[in-house]
Amino acid sequence: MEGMDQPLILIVEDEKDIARFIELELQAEGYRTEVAYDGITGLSRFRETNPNLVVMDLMLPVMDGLEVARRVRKTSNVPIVILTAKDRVEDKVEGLDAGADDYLVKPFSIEELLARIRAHLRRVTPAITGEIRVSDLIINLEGREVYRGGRRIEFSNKEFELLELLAKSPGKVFSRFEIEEKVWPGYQGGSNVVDVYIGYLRKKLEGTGERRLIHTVRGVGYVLRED
Amino acid sequence: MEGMDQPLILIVEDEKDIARFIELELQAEGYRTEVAYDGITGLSRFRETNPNLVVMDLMLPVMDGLEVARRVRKTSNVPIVILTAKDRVEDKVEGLDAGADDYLVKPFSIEELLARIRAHLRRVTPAITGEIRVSDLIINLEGREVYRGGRRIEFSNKEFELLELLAKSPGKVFSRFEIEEKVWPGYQGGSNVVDVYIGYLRKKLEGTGERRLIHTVRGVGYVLRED
DNA sequence: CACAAATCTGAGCTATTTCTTAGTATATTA
DNA sequence: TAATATACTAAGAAATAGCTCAGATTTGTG
Repeated sequence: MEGMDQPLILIVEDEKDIARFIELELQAEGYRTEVAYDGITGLSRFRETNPNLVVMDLMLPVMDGLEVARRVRKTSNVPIVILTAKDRVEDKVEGLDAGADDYLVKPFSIEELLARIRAHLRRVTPAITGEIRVSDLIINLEGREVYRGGRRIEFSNKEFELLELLAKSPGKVFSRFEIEEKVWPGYQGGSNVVDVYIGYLRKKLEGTGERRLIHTVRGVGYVLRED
Repeated sequence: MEGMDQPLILIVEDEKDIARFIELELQAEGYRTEVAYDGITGLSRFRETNPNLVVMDLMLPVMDGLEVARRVRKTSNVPIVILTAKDRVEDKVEGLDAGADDYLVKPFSIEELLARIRAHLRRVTPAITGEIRVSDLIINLEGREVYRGGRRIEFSNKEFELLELLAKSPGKVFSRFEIEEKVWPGYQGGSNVVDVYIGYLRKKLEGTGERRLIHTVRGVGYVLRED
């Protein structure tokens, strides 16, 4: 399973100087990169590495960029940015209709390329709907996914419900009683389930040395806050 | 719910001649259109009509185009294409980072605009292509054909309906109840049909050692996501 | 009708989750 | 500092959810 950390970008470009230049710029932005100097190799690299985005020249040795774009599109909807010297409108239309998402004419500004790449990647990364964010914690309610600092964390159902409760009101101190009522409805009491589950959450959320997220308020209860 | 028929495109442009020109061209392509001549009205129209794509000028009366883009982005990830006379690289970067997906400089070619709109819509509305793509899974809704990584897979009727439901909202976790309601309407419950059919789908989709597509969310239900 | 495919049921098995208990650690305060 | 209250952790028992299989039933087709 790739790319929970930084997005991987495949560069397919036969002019080595340009390829190297783009690669260094992308790496400076924190992306991981993969380079190919002809169409066939580009297609193989694509299949091997399953990148998050492709930057590609049109005029490539061995296999034409348009053909590569079409073949990639057969099995994937990865964003494809075409980068070329061909500046006629018909070329642009042809490139876009072949499955490309963007078309930049050389000489291009690297800043613009980077901005366009950001825009495309923004679209691909997880849905922005129904998300809770507190500090570096991201909770996707629809998908029941939790990330902390890019690291994906799995939670059981009860764990997730408890975390959701705390995260929906960050900064609010919840008493054990309040938590029992909401997460364990109909609960008779008599044990320290809440404490135990807070422990489970902490182990998963802060287990790898991250800053504390769930704080104990002695004599009262617990809060989730970035602090 | 929008767009059962043709995609709706919102045009926000204060130069009425240009607005009219774009509108006619888009209509000629079969799109439905909606026009606003200033930023505030654009934002209201957006909220009222929930379009599939927005074409917007940057320099608008009452509210700046960038501001409109940012506000739209707060609640939606509709594609936004910016159309403007500002051609400096910094302007492009600013526009894209404000949430726009594309940036065309006036005077632009209408053919290019149309091609770019096609490219963006292809990504957003399966209705227009009748195709759903998730990871290397391709579902042709009209032909009821499914491919995974180029391999054609046959599904029975019920299997296909279940897959279609999951694939139309990739990343969303469906509860068994939700699935029963939609795929087995009028079902009385009492058995584990859903589990069994998920099993059938998995066998066909992942039977040859491919990466998992349908994930179990214990205590909740199932999700389709590339992961 | 006969046959095949598709649909659905229920039970057994397994792994995970949930919850309790009891002992340990930490904080508070007399 | 000692005594006490409060919070944390580990370990295991019980409950539950999910998977798979075999077979029963229904539907469709020549």
